[in-house]
Amino acid sequence: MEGEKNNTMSEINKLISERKQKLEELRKMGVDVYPRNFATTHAISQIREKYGTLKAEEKTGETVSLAGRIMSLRGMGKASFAHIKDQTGKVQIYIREDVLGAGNYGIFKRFDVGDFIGVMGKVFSTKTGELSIQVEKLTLLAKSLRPLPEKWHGLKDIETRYRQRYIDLLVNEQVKNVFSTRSLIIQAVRKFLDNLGFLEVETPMMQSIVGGAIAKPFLTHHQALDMELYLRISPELFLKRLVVGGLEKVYEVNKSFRNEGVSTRHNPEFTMLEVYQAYSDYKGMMDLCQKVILFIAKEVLHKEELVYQKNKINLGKTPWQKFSLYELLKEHTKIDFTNIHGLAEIRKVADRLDVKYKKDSPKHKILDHIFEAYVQKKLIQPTFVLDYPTEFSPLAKAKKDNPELVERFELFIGGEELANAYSELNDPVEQRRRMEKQVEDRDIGEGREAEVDEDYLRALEYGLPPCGGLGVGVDRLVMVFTDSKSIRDVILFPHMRKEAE
RNA sequence: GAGCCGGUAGCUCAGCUAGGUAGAGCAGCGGCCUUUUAAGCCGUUGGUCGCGUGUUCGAUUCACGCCCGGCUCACCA
Repeated sequence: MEGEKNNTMSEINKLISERKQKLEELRKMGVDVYPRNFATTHAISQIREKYGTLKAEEKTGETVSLAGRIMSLRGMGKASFAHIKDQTGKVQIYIREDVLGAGNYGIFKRFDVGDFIGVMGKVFSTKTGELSIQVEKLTLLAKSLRPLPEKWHGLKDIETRYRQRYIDLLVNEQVKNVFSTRSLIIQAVRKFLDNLGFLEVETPMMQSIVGGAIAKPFLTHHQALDMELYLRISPELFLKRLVVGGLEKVYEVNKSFRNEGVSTRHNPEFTMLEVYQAYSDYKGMMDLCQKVILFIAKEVLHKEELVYQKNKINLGKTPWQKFSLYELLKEHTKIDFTNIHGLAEIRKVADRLDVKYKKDSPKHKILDHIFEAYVQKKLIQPTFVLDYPTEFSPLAKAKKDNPELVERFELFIGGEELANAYSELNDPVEQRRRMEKQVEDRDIGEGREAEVDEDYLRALEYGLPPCGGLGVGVDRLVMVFTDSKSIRDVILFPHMRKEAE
């Protein structure tokens, strides 16, 4: 029964069954089709560095061994060329029957594009000047059963690229660059903060109370404890608890999860950097924010200019420009919002500006919609936006001279919101008042009610020193640094619905 | 969640306007070929045309529903 089933499966696709047949033939010829290991002397890039200057038809006496995946095959009877690829690059190999012997050449004839092989041979340059390996010994390292996408057009189908990222990485060279850049950016962040004495920490992703942002959470369940938990929407409240505990400079780079719609700039799980520094404030965070991004530019791009979606962005012109929210709104809508107070009034303005809002949207939300529609996309050069309304920022400290505004900024680059920071509210009485108010009209979905985080308030009662906090959307930062239009292009395995059977 | 666009061979794409049992290139397979590189030349296999229902003598093509994806919008960062 099992055998029959497998047999039908293998006949689904002729190309796969042909490869399986070659695999069986190789086994019969005594070849281990999935051997244990292979010792190499060089990565392909090292061969290129060492011998890149060979002249056409020049031969070296040096024998090298390397391993990689066959990416192309060109057979010409008793000789063949192929390209093999490892993580560092590609190199051509040249295989001759008279060197290998008829038996081994017969084994090679059963290799396919996609197979992993080990190669031992001498480095030389062909008459067209291509660096190549004259193969003396070939070892199959793993047989591939599925055909790779075609060499010329490659893999274009977006759905397949995201679902089968392993193939995308293999055949679309730029994709690997995006993700190595992502890795370099995160490394640079750590290097920068570690050097300043920040401590990297990890706080719970499974939380029993939702806090630190206003998004809807994912709900999950702990079986043994029979307890409901949320996946965190932000690490903020835990990081500030650590500052209460005397960890004066902490940061975390990790995932948060928000149960909202997906789009080119939203993935349900995304990576945030959050930084907290005792005795600092939003101005200190502004300085830190600018410095860390410039450090990334230096480490990753080795320059201070970049291009994002055809816009030239100059990070080097410091300090980055600062505008108040109301200044920018006035400039782009010709309306002075400092004089607009009531909900009815701001609705009228939104209607006039043709900005849509929901019936139950509060005033600050409508203001934000207007900002997004009229201002945000124009903030191409690095711009700090200041002076957000207090009702919009429940965890931020109010300005000394104006309790309606908070000490907060958001950073925009290339029209994307990249960072958000404020002077942390550390007055436990005021924080309780704001949290209680927020909890009232908050919908967290799944029929659950929002709760005040009593332990967080207790921590504040013990005393949180003056503190600056900064959050950076790492995925969006990577988008800007790699000129990627969609967040899915900077996340290895972006969220997808389940594939149809 | 709404609107628009898309899903045809392993990959990249035609065909659908005007219904008549599906085509190319590459890959594969067989043959020739010992410096090719989108190798070449000759021959050739390969498709539940995303899934389902309806209309029709007949549906890849028309209609409706569903699934998956993209873009825009909404929610959000």
